[in-house]
Amino acid sequence: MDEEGRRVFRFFNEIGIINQLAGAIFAARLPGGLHVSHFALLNHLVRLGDEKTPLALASAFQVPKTTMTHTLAVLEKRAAIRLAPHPSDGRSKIVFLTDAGRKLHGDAIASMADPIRKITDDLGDGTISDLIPQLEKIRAYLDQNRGI
Amino acid sequence: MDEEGRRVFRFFNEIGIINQLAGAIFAARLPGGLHVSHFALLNHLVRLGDEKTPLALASAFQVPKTTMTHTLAVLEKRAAIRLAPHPSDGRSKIVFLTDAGRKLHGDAIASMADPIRKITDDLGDGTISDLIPQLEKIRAYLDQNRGI
DNA sequence: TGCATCTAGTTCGATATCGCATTACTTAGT
DNA sequence: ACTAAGTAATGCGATATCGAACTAGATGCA
Repeated sequence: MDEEGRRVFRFFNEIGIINQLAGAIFAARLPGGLHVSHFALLNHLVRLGDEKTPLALASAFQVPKTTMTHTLAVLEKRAAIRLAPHPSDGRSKIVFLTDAGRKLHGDAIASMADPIRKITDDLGDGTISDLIPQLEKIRAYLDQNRGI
Repeated sequence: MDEEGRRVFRFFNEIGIINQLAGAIFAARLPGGLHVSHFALLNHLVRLGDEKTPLALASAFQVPKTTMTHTLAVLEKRAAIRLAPHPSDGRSKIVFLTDAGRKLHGDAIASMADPIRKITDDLGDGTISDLIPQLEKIRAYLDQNRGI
């Protein structure tokens, strides 16, 4: 691996550590024993719309179908989502957000406001948000090159 | 949450997605059923030196002691590390890398060379590595503010 | 020294993740 | 229409993660 290769490797290493540290911060504040993966799914449904199939969600999160089955089962048990039969494909289902699910998502967002504010205050505006465009580019590239 | 807060939140979201996508790419290539967490530990020991205590490693990775106990047990079973009693503290242990462990790490690194090269080629030098300094700064901040 | 307190690591039980195989349904080809 | 191949979801078993409780050894203080 050449010099630039080692830097790229280092980049993913930093990404992993930041993800771990940030995950620990947020996980500790999520309401009602909500797991990060559960929140991530709620967030996806709120931001990008519900009425998705389980397989589409598994693909979006790059997790096996079985993992998504499990996550959906947990959120359904908490009444945060509702699973309805797919109207035109008897094998499939459609995931709907419930009002309780939207509220749970709102509560989770609110619970993160404090640490987010502190991070913003400490690091200064822009330190973090200036990086978003490049990260989006990298994320989009990786997303479009999954079999890599 | 204000505008900058939402951007910071978005940043961590992008970090999480990139981590997930990159993790999937690397996990698929790790030799001998090696798990990402196992590789991460080997990488830490190779890069920053072995002869650490389990607790120090758990702290470095921000994982519970129990998780580290498990990870170390797996790597010890594979003879990638060796656990010796701590010379001055009877409660503790010292983790040593074995030759097999160093080789396993080398094999893992080699297995990632191809995707790393493709990513570098496709995105162009600097697209990724230019971000490292800022990410280091953010990582260091989060590392020093764990109880946040 | 003696004892209360603290600390490193493990055990145990619960949940999350994931690969493999199965079931139910759809689609394609004849 | 019938059958083969493909696809969506699930059941099951194995491993990873993690919190609570426990054990053994270290430390602080009278």
